[in-house]
Amino acid sequence: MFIEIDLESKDPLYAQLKNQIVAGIARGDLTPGESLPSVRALGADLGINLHTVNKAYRQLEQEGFILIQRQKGVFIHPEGVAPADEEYKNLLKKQLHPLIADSVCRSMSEEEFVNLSRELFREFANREGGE
Amino acid sequence: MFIEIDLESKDPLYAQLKNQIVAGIARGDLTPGESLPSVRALGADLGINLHTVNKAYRQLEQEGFILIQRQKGVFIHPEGVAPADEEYKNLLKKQLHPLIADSVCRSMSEEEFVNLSRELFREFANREGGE
DNA sequence: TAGCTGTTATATTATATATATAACAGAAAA
DNA sequence: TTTTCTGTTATATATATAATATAACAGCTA
Repeated sequence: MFIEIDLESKDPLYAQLKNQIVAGIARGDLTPGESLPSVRALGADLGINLHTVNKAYRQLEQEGFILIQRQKGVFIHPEGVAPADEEYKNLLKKQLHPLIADSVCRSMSEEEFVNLSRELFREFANREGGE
Repeated sequence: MFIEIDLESKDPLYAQLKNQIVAGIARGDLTPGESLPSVRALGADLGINLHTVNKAYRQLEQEGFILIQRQKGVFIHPEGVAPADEEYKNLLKKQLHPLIADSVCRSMSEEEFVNLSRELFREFANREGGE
């Protein structure tokens, strides 16, 4: 597993886990149908509690990234993640708004912000189409 | 005051307050040197505790947006907010990273994300140059 | 002097985060 | 069939954050 957790971070452990799995999917390191470690195995691997892993998994399922099957295991969603709808775009705007307000206050130009975003997109440039 | 707080939001009250003040500065509604209400006045106005307002003010001061003077009051930073340095840009990247990973998983194109960002920038398009 | 300022202190309540154990039901493999 | 593994549920505890409630203090200003 490529997942690393920072115990000193102010970000909750379960949130870090979620972000790294989403990033893994976006990067193409985790492909549709691929199985994820059990809550116990991943907890032991990362040195954290199984309930913390479970919390991340349950939220990821509810957001459409993974599929949990009661006595079988956990899998990257075989159908792929559903494409962004209006509801998601509104949520994204709500999350971007304070970041952009802050950047504007700090005299960052629209182009500078856009270039920084494009740079981050490059990390996920390989595989992954969505369909 | 143009500030509105949502008591039902999952975002902490002090964070909502911070965001709205930063947005006010970015929009140009709050200009350098302008005075903000006292912690008691704003607390009473919004129906929240003065300590919640104080927490927002203290963090805004530490981040360079405002200036607090012990027996005088609170003011939008007269010198303007310091322009983004490398440290800030790294923080911004760290905050954008999970949003972009999520968007990629949802098959959102770089252009679509960029257009959405540009749209948000337009809200702050009027005044505001930096210093 | 009276009223305002941010500040400090103390206490309480509620919620979020994380861990620790234990047990359960059902699928899968020995 | 028994064992092992799966997610799940329950309970308890510890810590941190968020928010409120009072009260008091020091210093500026009217």
